[in-house]
Amino acid sequence: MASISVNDVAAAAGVSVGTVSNVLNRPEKVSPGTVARVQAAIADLGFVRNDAARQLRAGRSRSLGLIVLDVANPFFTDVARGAEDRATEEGLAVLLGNTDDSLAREAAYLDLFEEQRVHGVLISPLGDVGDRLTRLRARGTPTVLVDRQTEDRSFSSVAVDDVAGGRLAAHHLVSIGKTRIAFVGGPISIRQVVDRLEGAREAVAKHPSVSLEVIETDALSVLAGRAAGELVLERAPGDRPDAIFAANDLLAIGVLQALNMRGELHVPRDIALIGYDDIAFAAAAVVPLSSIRQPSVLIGYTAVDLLLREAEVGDTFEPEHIVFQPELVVRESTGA
Amino acid sequence: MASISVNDVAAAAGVSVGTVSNVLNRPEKVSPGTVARVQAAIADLGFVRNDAARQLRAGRSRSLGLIVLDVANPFFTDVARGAEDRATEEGLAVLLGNTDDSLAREAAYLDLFEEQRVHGVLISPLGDVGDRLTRLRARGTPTVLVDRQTEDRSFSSVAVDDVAGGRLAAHHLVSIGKTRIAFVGGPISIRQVVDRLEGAREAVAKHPSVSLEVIETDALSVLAGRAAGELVLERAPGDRPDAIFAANDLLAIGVLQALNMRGELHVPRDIALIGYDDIAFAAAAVVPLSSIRQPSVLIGYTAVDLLLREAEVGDTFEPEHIVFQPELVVRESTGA
DNA sequence: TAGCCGAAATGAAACGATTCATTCAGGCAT
DNA sequence: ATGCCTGAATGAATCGTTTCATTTCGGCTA
Repeated sequence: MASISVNDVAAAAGVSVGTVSNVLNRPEKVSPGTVARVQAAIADLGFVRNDAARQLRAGRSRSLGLIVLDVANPFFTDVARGAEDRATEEGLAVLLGNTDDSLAREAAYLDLFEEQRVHGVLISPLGDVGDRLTRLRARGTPTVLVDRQTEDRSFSSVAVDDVAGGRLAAHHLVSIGKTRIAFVGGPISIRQVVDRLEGAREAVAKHPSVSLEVIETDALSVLAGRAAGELVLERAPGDRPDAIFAANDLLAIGVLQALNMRGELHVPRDIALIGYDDIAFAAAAVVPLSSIRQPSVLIGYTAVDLLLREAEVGDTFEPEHIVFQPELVVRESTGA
Repeated sequence: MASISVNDVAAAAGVSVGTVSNVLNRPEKVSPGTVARVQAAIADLGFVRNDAARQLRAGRSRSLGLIVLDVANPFFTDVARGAEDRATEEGLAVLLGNTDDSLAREAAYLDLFEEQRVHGVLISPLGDVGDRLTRLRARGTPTVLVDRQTEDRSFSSVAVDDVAGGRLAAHHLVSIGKTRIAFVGGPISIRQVVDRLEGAREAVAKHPSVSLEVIETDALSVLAGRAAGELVLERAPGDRPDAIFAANDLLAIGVLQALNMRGELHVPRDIALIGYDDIAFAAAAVVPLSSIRQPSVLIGYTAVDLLLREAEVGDTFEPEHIVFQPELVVRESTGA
C-alpha cells in the first residue's frame, strides 16, 4: 500500500536520493557499479516513478490534449492516430477529449487540460475559444488548431481548404448533369460546414441553370443524415433535388440509408450523392460513396509536429498555417 | 510566465493559503465574505489549480486509463464513449490508449498509467498482462477487463459471451442452408477470436454435413478482410465456401469489398456473409451486413461503474463478472 | 466581568522527484 | 609530501496544493 519512493530505493541501494534520480535520468553520470546496484533495488522494491511529483517539479506534464468534435467520426480517429504517432515518437501521451458539439464540454476539457499543465493543446474548435487559448499560450502552452483556422491567424493551424473541397464536390455534381443540388449539413455554426457550403455556392454560381438549396441538420451524424434523407423522401418526386452534397460522410451514409429505405429511388440515377472526408467506410457503403478526401492521419501528425516546434522555440514563435488540398474521389454514388 | 500559485492568491486576498484551499474545496467552511474576496483574487490573477501538486498530495490522479485494441474500430469508440459518460459523471477524465495489436505498446501504456497513478485501468488485453495488473492492484489501483475475462477470474470484467455469439452466427448460416462455412479472423492469439470460432465450431458440430474451415488473418481490420476475401476469390468456384463468418465487422466489410470487386459473385446467393459487433456502418454496407450485436456503449459504462465500486470498497472487494448476451441481427448479406 | 464556546482562519508539514551547489576520494604532477 | 584536478556522490531546497492541529476572536452565559 505505502508507495515506494526514491527514498526507499536510495536506502535499499545505500546511496542518496540524488543518485537514484541520476540513475533514472542521466545514467551516464553515475558509475556502472552504482547504476547496477540502484537498478537492482528498483526491481526489488517494484519502484515506479510518481509522475505527479515529477511534473510538479518540471512545471508541465508529458501529455498533450487533443479536443475533437466527435470521436465516433472515423475522420477524427484518423487524426488522433496521426497525432498519437508523432507524440509517441517524442515520448508524449495523447489525452483525447470529445466535445460532441457541446460548448460546455469543450470548455470543461480546456479547463481540465489547463489544470493538468499539458504540454500542448490540439483543438478542432467548436465555439469561440480565443480567450482560453490566449491564456494557455500566456502560460507557455502551445496550441494548434486542427482542421480550422482562426480569424486572427495568431494561432498555428493545420487545415484543409474546405472551400476548395466544397467547390470540387459541387462542380463534380454539375459536371455529371445535375441541376437541383441540395446541401445537407449543420449546424451552420461549425466552420467546416460553412466553408464547404460556401465552396458549393461558388461552384454553382457559375451555372445559372443550377440551383442550390440548403437542408440544415442539427449534427454531423448518421442519424441526422437519415432524418434529412427522410425529409427529402417526403416531398413530391418533382420537388426533390437530383443531387445531394453532404457535409461529411456520416451524414451521407445516413442520407443513403433513408433514400434506399423505400426502394423507389435509385442512387445515383434519381439522386446523386457525394460526401466529405472519404472515411474507410465510404468505399464500402450500399452504394459506394463519392467523397472529398482529406489527409486525416497526416493532419494529426503534422499538427503535433507544429506543436513541438512551437514548444521548442518558445516565445519567439511565428504562427504557421498549413493548408492541405482536398481531393475528389469518384465512386458509384455519383455514377462512376 | 511565472505561474500563479495559491500563495499569490492568498497574498492578494489577504488571507492564508489554507483558506484559499478551503475556498477551492470546501467553500461552506469559509465565511461568505472571505469566499467572495478569494474568488475575486482568483479571477483577477487568472489562477488555475496545478493538478500535479494536487495529485501529489492526494496520491492518485483524477483520470482513468482505457486501453483498447484499436481506436479505429467503431466498437471500441462506442465503448470509449460509454466509459467517458460514466467517468464524466464522477468528474474523472479518460485517457485513451491504443495498442494496435502491439504487445510493446500495451506494456508502454500500462507503465505510463502506473506512473500517472491513474484512478483505475480498463483494459481489453492483448497479451498476458496478469503481472502488471496484479502490481497495479497491489498499489490500490482497481482494474477491470473489458470485453474479456481472465482465466483466473481474479479481476472484475465486463464481457459479452463470445462463444454464444459465435454459435448464433454459425447456426444462422446453417439455418439458411449453407454447408461450407469459412471463419475469417485472427490473430488467433486474441481471445475474442478464439471464442467466436469456438462457438461456431460447436454450432457446426451438430450438423455432420456442414464443414468449417478457418482463414486466419493477421489483424481485425478492413485491410486484412480484403486480403482474406481475395484469397477466397482466387480459388476455383467449386472450392469456395458458401458462407463466411467474419470475426468482426471491419473484416466483414473488407471481405465484402473484395468479393464485390470482380462482380462475378453475389452476396448472399453465392456466398453469405455475417460479421460481428454490429457497428453503425454495418447497416450501410454495400450489402447491408448481418451481424452479432454487442451493447458496446453499455459495456464501457458498466466497466467504469464496476471500477468505481471497486475503488470505493478498497481491499475487501470481490471481483465481479458481468456477461452480456449477444444478439443476432439479420440483414441482406445473409438473405434477410 | 470572567469564563467559555464555536466558527473562522492560520501556517507548518507533507506528498515525491529533481536540481545544483557542495563535498569527497583518488590519481597525477610538481 | 603537497596541491590540484576530475569524476562521483551527496542532501537540502524546491515545485504547489492539501491537511490538520492550533490560534484567534466575537459573542454569550453565569
